Amino acid sequence: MKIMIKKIKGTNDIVEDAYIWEWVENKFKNVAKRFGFSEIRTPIFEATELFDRGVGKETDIVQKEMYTFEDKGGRTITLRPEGTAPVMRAFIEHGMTSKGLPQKFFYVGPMFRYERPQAGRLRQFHQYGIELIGSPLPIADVYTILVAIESLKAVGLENFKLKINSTGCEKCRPKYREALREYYKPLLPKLCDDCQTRYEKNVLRLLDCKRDAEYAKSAPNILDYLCDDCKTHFGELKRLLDSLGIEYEVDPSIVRGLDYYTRTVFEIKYPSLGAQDAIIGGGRYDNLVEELGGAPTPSVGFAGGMERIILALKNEKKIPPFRGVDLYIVAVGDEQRAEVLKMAEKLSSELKVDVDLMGRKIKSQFKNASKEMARYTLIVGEDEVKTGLYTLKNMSDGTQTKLPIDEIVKTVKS
RNA sequence: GUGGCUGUAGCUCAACUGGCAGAGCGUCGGACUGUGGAUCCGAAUGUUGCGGGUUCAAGCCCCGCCAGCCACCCCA
Repeated sequence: MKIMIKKIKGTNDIVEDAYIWEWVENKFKNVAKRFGFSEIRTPIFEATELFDRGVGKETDIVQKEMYTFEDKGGRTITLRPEGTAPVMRAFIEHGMTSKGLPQKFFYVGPMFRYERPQAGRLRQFHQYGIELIGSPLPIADVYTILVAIESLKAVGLENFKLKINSTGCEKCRPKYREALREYYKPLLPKLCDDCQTRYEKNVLRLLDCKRDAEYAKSAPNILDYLCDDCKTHFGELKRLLDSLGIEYEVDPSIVRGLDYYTRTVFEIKYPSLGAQDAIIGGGRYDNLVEELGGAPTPSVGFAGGMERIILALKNEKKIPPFRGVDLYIVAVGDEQRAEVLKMAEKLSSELKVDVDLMGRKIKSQFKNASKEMARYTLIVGEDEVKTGLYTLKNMSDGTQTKLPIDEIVKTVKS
């Protein structure tokens, strides 16, 4: 026996669930299209520099989670760890500003992060998301949040919670950072090791440490430090959400781990998933395009985790049952095999069909049809070939009728 | 990257204080030679995750590795 080759840690083969993925993806794509977004497909690898600059050198993603390698031409390549930076790179590269703003894109595809896998967290995982490029207005934030929520509703998900926050802009954030530093300074000796380094590297993250959550409660609130423009923006965002009847909770502790966020950040959580309970994350990134070498282009977007959403759907038992082929064509004897093939060729233009390819006897063909969840079987025997009247059997109630070939499609489709 | 738990047939799991690797489900076939999802009968399938060690003897004990789960970290 040859040595077994197994899948790479943190990757998954999607087999029985493939139809669920197809179903979920189609729902999402349709929602995005209904809100005027069009698809963009970017490469799954990019120049490493894109993520260094886009996502931020100080982030965990860039510091320890990227799949980076050198290709044969000596270029430094990274498998994309997230979808926004590549979309913005494409936006700039194709001079899309000249096509008029805003530009609205959606995407679905694999992302890669080198992390310790666990339920709801993989090294190759899949995200769908949208980017609304070019509008600085709160209405764009709300539109984005609306699409996020509609996408979850479209697959029937219910028990999720929207949390929003504002992280301010380059004007107000430094003041807030300073205030946080001051607040935490005397507490520093009591903080956990991670928080010691966070204090130096990124004070904002002290807020979502679970061990030192106590201190975070009475820490200064970002919302008290927002500049007038950010305050107005956040107020308008809330007002619009209210007018749409979208429920939310303002949670000053959500500080997204990507450096490019400005002002609005939001998260949709599905609490019963356990530690990995964020199913959608997003926000505004007003400086990213500029950071990547384009003209200032304020934008907003979100990304949702396919694996996590499917876990949530399984939890709510909201997944439609598997549908097999419409018609399984049964050969009564080996003499009818050729006829069955001909029927399959003809009927497959209108219906999903299947036939036995294992030389099974009639009884086993029925068993097989049943196992594959075929809705109907079509029996092709000596009589049928002679008379041109085929026996159509409804597999859910067992009833049979004799029909000429052109009636079969009609009956099965009805 | 850190800590804890786990790994036996395709799946779920048995196998005493080390002593011949088993069951159910599923698969395939038959009972029923033109009819499935019920029942009964039969059959096939394992280097016990991988590699080493201790022992007369290891699925079980020890070490290393790999993988999965859980928590941390972080995030979708």
